[in-house]
Amino acid sequence: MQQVARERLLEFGIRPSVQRLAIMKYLLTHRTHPTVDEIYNALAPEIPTLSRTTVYNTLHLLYEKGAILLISIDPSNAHFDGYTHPHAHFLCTKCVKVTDVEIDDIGFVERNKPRNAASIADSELYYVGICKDCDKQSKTTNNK
Amino acid sequence: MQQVARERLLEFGIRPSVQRLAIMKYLLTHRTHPTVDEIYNALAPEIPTLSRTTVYNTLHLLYEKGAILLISIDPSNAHFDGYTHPHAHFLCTKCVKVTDVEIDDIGFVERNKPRNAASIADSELYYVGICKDCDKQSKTTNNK
DNA sequence: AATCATTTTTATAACGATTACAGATTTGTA
DNA sequence: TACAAATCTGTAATCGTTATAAAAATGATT
Repeated sequence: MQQVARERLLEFGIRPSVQRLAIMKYLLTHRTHPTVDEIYNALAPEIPTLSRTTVYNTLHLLYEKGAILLISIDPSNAHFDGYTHPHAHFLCTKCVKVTDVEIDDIGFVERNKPRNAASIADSELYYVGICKDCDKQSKTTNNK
Repeated sequence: MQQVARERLLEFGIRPSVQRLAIMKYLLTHRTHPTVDEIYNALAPEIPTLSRTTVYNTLHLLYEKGAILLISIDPSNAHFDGYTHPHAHFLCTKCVKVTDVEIDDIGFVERNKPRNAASIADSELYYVGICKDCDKQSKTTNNK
């Protein structure tokens, strides 16, 4: 997986430093759409000198180069995704988790591109609601 | 239009105060997907006592009740939309303007709802890129 | 109309995610 | 080894948003 991460970086013209490799690898092995803090907290133990700023800078760089996705679904935290194949996302506002939504005909998004666009850098389809797990819990525990 | 704004508020169970009416009316008459500050600056002259906090509170209330849309397309500013019929959005990263994108088969979004969702409160399809106007300008002026 | 409870608005302070910055460190090259 | 460029780091600053508590407005009751 280390090798896959390295290749991904090189593929998008990004020089593979220790920090960049670790962040890219983390995104490839965790399909949880982590936030900056989640990534920082996960990697800090293995890279003790790691700075939060580096995580910000690196994620920004990876996104700019097209190596990862930035998901703006959650107004209070940016989420990131190393799985770049076209798909949609779902945010549960109870557990604040982002999950993947497979789309049968993702070409739909391509076909509906805005007419006044000269170029499209990114597109995103997302849903916001309550997931079944949270819904079930709220019913069994009689919470409001 | 004042009357339309009033009816929209009542329709969603919101008591029509002066401030709420003005904000609702502004969103109905300006299809520009304004930010909090744009709305505040536009209404402050006619409502001198208006507080920015009231704009935040009101927009939050209107969104919670379903009377308006919240667009998370721009990570640095929340945008709002009084046009609640299903449609998509396009953010030009040069001029930082959000425009509407008409979708021929918006039922697509409904059909692809996440399987693990108990309920969906909101969904959004958006595009990010460069609009034709900005693209043209950057070419004629030889800017990079 | 006066009183009182409730709702709404306001101003200020606090919060927190992100960015700016400048110095330190690492890397690549000669 | 020496040097320039790239990268990383820690701190401070920024800025959109939220929390809070007091002030004002509203509505109901007498």
